[in-house]
Amino acid sequence: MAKTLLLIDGNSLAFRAFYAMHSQLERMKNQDGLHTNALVAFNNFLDTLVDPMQPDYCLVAWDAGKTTFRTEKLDSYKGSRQSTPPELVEQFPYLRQLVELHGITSYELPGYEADDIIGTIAKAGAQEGLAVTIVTGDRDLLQLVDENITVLVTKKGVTELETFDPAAVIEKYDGLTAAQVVDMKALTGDTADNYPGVTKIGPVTAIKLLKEWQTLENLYDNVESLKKSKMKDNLINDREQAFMSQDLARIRTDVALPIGIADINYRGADYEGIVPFYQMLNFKQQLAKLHAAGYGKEANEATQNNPAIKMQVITEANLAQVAALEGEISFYLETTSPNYHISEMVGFAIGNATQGYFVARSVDWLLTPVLSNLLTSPAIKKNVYNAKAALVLLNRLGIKLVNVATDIILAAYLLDTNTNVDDIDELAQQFDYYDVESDEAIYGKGAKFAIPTDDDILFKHLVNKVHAIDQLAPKVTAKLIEHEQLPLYESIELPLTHVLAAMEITGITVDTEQLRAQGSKLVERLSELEQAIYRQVGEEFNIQSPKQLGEILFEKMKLPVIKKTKTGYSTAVDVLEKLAPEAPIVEDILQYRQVAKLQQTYIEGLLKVVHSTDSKIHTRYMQTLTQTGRLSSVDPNLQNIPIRLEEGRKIRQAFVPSHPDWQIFGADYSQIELRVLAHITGDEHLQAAFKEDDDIHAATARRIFGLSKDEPVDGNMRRKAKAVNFGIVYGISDFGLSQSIGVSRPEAKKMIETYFEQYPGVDAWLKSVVAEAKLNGYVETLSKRRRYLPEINAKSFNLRSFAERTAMNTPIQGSAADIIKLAMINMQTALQEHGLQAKMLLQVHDELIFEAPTSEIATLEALVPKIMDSAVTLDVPLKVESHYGPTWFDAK
DNA sequence: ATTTTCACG
DNA sequence: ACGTACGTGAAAATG
Repeated sequence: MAKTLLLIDGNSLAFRAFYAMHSQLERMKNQDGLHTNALVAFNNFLDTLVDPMQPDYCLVAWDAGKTTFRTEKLDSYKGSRQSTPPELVEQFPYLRQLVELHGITSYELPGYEADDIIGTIAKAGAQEGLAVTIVTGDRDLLQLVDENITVLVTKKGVTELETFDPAAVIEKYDGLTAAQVVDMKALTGDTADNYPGVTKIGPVTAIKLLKEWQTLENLYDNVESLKKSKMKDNLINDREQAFMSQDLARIRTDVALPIGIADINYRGADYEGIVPFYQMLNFKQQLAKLHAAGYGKEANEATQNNPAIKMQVITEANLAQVAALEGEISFYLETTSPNYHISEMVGFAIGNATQGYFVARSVDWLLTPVLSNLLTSPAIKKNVYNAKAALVLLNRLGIKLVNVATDIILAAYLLDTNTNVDDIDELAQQFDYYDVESDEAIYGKGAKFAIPTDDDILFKHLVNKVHAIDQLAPKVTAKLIEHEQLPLYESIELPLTHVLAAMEITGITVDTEQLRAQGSKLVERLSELEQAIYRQVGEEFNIQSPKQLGEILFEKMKLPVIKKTKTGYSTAVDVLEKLAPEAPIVEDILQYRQVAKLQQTYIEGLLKVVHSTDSKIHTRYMQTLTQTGRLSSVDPNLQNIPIRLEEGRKIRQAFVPSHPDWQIFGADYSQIELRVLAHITGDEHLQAAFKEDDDIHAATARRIFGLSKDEPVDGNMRRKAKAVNFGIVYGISDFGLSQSIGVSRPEAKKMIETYFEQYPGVDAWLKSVVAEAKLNGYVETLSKRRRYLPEINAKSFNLRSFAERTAMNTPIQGSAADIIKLAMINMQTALQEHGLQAKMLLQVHDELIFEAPTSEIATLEALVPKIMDSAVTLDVPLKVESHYGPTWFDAK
């Protein structure tokens, strides 16, 4: 194996690091007021990318100062750059220390930029046979790529990188080699570095010219032979500028450096030495990580064996003390896996800081009257981590958990939907609490997972967890109040947890015979299709491998390449549909894909998760996951059971009531997102359409195509208008719309403009919500559900645009989620109050699925829509439709 | 572990 | 000029 050399563009990454965490700028300071955002992100980069790489040699190159040989050639070089923000400048000296502590040499040279240092060492290293990797945020360095030098360019933040080898450069620049990148810059110039290039030549023209003439020199040698054009004149006039730009763009690879490869050994991170540095910077999370790994123990020993935590192992002798717990307690029940319907329970801890904690391995203790009374008592508040898990687990033991006060994960999710943690330790760290070790540290992971046999280790861990819950509960509650989110928590999310737990526990019955019968038909069909495909191709291959399929279609059969993925040819449906007229085999492949999906995901997949004890599927609804406030469903996902195509829809025939002579009953909101849009935008025309119960897509079509009220709307117009309505909800772009309805981009643009003229309230609201996001850094739903959009002010067009679309979509999708959640809570209450046997089983974003005795159907047909459409009062009516039948398939 | 594809709202 | 529709989960292939 060749030795490895890693070269890092310090300034460029420092800038990226600074802006990656720019939204946190004022929050991230140490005790002395030093900003630490770039330091945190840079440290993250070193930890996650450099340390694991373990290069043999490594260097971080920095720019030495403003004046370089380039500024001597062109006064204005980089002249248009705005000056470095002082909040970043103050971090530079510490960035260098950080680099040194990670065992990496820093280097700079007056008169040269970091690029030139990197270029010189890279070439020298490659010469010596090293495998060279360069990391930068600057695409200019791509000119250095060759078979020995790979360049990684930051894509998002500083930890998501895009890899460029020679082939990737050619791909990126549409056929240009890395060596031609300089000449391209010579022709196009660079606005960021402020050098000119040739007038009116952009990347497209530059690439075309260089493909024809290879080099700038060759192009100019032959410039007279070009046919007469404005471009030819520009080339001739700007000849001098072009060569000057080429000179500026070219990274030097021959700088006389006083250091060499031998001076830049990678020494590896000095974890002991880094502890005081992290302490100075107030890097609590990093310190916690180091501590878990065993570094800097002395400093933190006291917190781990916290003498203030009173704990006892439960025995008959101290049950009386357990019984004396009162007021507010915390409870944690540990499992071996996240699927609480089937996981093993390994122990629990209960108590509070003042009265102490009680811990045990055997959950049989929970069945003793003392403990079950505690859990069931309405007089005692319980704080937990993941209330739904606790509800379901205790239900398995026959215990009803009553009076849950604070669920710290649920609250943390409402405070910031980006809180996607699955352990208490990670959650605790987000609230600056570091006295819980990670589950991985205690239990191991993968094949090494094991519950410690040593009571001392397990019990301490469980007590640390329950104490963390106890400590965090008041903190998260205070934050909820600060965000004005207490009503959201208390009146929606926490009651919903109980409803969801009940739905999951009830489960939905599956007719496994029906599934199996469908499965054998599909298997038969699959083998027919497989044979037909092999016959046509003349060889056998794995149809399910996009790689092999791509080779067959685009290399062997030479079909036109419509779209590429980053790893090869795309063989997605939209591509195959375009190819279908060219080769009959494509239709077979599409069929094969469809049938294989049904068989693998829906027949086999579902059969795997049917509980043998009750022939039911018990999904888990993820309540703290989505960025918008929707639920998601896992193990299995019951929110994506096929419906759009008839073949797939049949899967629903296997979902049946749990008793004979019962029915499956479903009710769904009609156009809930567009109704929410009409409400929050206050748009007069959109509201009028809903108040009159118009066909909303037809109404939109009339407006954007300028038809009168009575003129008929043809199907095509309605289809287009429907796409526009979707687009509005998604955060519209002309490109997206043009793709979805197959019109030209200008045409799509015109449609959007007309839409906004016709619905000015929508236009104004979309603008205002983006402005609000830019100002506050977050958007809110009707129920004050909050989503932070840290990239809303990003410099990258892509990231910023994405955040802008999200700002428009989230209040709409999220408010619709708020509404159905309220409806579910009210529904559960109504079913009880009416003494119905009917059970709510599933939620699929805008619909609810029930099972009920046939005798209750008439009641449900009145009750369910009533509850759903009155969950909230909007400026437009909500509309609900219901259906029922002997299976889910028939409830249509 | 990541990528691609495809199922749903 | 940039390169895109919003939100999910699961299966299989592949690195």
